[in-house]
Amino acid sequence: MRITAEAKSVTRQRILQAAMRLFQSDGWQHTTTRGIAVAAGIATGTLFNYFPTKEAIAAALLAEALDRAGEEFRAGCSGENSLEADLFSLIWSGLRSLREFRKCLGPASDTIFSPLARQSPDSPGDAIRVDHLELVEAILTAHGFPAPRPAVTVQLYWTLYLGVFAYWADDDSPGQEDTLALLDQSLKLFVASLS
Amino acid sequence: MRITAEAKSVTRQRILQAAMRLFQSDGWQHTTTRGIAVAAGIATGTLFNYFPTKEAIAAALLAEALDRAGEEFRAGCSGENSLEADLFSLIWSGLRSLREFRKCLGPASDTIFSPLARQSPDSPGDAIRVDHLELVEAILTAHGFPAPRPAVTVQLYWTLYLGVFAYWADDDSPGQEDTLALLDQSLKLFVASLS
DNA sequence: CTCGCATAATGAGCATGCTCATTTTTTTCT
DNA sequence: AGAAAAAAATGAGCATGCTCATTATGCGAG
Repeated sequence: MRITAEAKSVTRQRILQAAMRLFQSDGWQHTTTRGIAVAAGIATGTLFNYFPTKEAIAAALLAEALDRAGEEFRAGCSGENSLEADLFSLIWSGLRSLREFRKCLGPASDTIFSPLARQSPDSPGDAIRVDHLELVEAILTAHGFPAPRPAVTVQLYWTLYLGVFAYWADDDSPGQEDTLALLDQSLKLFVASLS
Repeated sequence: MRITAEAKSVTRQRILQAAMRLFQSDGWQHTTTRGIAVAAGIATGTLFNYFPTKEAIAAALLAEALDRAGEEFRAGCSGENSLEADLFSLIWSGLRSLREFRKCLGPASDTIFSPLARQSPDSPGDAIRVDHLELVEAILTAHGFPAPRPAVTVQLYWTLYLGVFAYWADDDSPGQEDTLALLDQSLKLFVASLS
């Protein structure tokens, strides 16, 4: 049982690595599930024993990177910054952790994140949203805005976050400075709306 | 040539009507392009002489409805309301005009609207975005916020609009009152951000 | 009326995401 | 170790969005 479990996790990683390589070289649309399977050295059907959909593969890659960024944020969060600064730091480090996917996963992100309001827990990006919102909840609480929070507040935050994310994915300004401006303004608005 | 042109537009309308019926009865995912073609009395291939993609069919339906709502708004816009009220009225009448599609085109809207930031003019929902933003530009100008406007402002508006739209598509509260609350708050924020 | 041409319709066929009955491998039990 | 059971891998095959070479249609010119 242990060997098998290890082997499974190894295969999973091989799939993710192969997918990452192909997404980056061929783009989201041009990468086929058959191609990923071949590159990972498994059969087409086997791929779907590990991930239910093509989107789920991309979502797993994004989730992994965002997870690392989240840990990094938790570690470096000294509790001395303003609410706005904390949110800024969280989001920006998330985007930085995704920079290698910026160009190739734009279209995928639509499908992954897009059910903007939907809570269906079977959507591939659901875990990403939930994890991120949990972090945000914690930050808000730490800055003196205790739960429970109006649903509209959370909704507004997520909308603004997606807007920034989507803009960033296509932002060709040097250093993505346009995204920075949008993020800045979005957070100002959001924080202002809390009062 | 004239008979042909008329026939083409008739066929186009038959396609749209058939698609609307099927989307509403079977939902977006369960409606196939073959099904639409059969219901419209044409061959599969012919369908794609009229619309380049399945999404484009849905987009045409949405655009038609939103267009009607836009005309209605222009007609009833007396110029005596606040900026916030005007925007509210525009958006809400748009949503009302789409109520028959609310349940079935939620998933489609993801794909149609979703390239949030992308300006590629080949996206099916591009015309919808451009038309809507033109109307908004006019309203803003009429209320003393003359163009040119910072890009970030337009971006922010569209993000908030999409957030409201997406929330509405899944809002089961009576009379969609939750959407009303979100719209209200979103517009307050946006208008505040103009100063 | 007929011919030729432009335009539109057609449906077989392709690409690809995904399924599932079958086969292969691994684990467990005696 | 060998048999039975459980788990995993497999790839042929399906569904469906979309393409494209071929066929049909309608129109103006001779």
